[in-house]
Amino acid sequence: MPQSATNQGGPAPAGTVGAATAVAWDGVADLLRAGGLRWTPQRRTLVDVLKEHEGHVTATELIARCRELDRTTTPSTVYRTLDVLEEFGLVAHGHGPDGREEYHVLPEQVHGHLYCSGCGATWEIRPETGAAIVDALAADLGFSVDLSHVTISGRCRGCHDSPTD
Amino acid sequence: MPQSATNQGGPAPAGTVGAATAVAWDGVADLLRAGGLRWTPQRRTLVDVLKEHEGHVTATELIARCRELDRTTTPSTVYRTLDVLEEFGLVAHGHGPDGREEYHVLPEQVHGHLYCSGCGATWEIRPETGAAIVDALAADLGFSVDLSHVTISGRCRGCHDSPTD
DNA sequence: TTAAATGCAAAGGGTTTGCACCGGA
DNA sequence: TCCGGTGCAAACCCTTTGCATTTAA
Repeated sequence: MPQSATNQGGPAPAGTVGAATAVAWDGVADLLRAGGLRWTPQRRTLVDVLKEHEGHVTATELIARCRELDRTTTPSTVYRTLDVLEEFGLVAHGHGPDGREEYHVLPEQVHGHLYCSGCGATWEIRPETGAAIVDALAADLGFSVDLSHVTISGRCRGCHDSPTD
Repeated sequence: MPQSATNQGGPAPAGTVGAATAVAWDGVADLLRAGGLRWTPQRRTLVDVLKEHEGHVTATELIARCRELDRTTTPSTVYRTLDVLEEFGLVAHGHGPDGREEYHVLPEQVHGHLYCSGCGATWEIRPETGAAIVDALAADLGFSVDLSHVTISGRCRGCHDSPTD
């Protein structure tokens, strides 16, 4: 678990993860190796599959696709590799409408905004959260959300208890 | 399974479900009976628990809480009762950040809108979908979304393939 | 009385983990 | 050589289902 490439707490990942996104999939092998990890045939297969799914996919779909390319693919390896890729910011996982694990490939830095009607402040919607919104609406009416145009109003944590409406 | 109180296909449930929401929990017993269903001690226990959670809860939490009030509570009964309540629009289920079943108590009829930048049409965001958005943002920054003020732009299913942007 | 509801227990599906062996670097 | 990865299988968690029994209406 290379903590160097992990970003959990902060609002918006930028430097490290951004660089990884820049080299996209072409540099995955080197990226992993740079972190002391290894580039294996199984991981290559998964990345090949991920290349095909620029949007979002369920773990089950990924496993099935991998099996088409390599019949010896096992679920555990896929899940473990996805964990690794997630630590490098190459995928992000959430949950679809049916509750299954859903992975977002190469999460874009495009994000929506939150506007607090209490204090007027704005926040960025984190990629994973934005993806959840996109998914919810895609499942609803097959609607393709333009995340960059999304601004949702409401009340931030701080203003939540003070109804200065 | 009383189809009379179920609304699945249409855009926005109104009459039937709205009436149910109006009487809130006070009329659940009669509401069920009116549908040919029965009011049992187990259902009463669950409703008592639901009264405490005006927001959203996981099925597991509900089961645990029910057990505190009635040690003989069994998961299957809770799940089945939740299904029934959902048919009456008293709860709506989705999935939380961890992928577990999450139930939204007394889902409001307040809803957001979708705007298609392709054809200019608008749609209502269904309650369950809106709930998913609310949850996602609550999990993100503890942000309380004002669904009635939400309008998300993007492309509807029909305009999805014709990039007239 | 009668059909709905319960409780139990077992099945089910997706995800995770332990452990011995394999194989990149 | 060495430590990370893999594969297998069993474990897990939550949720669903079948069936005999109970019970609300």
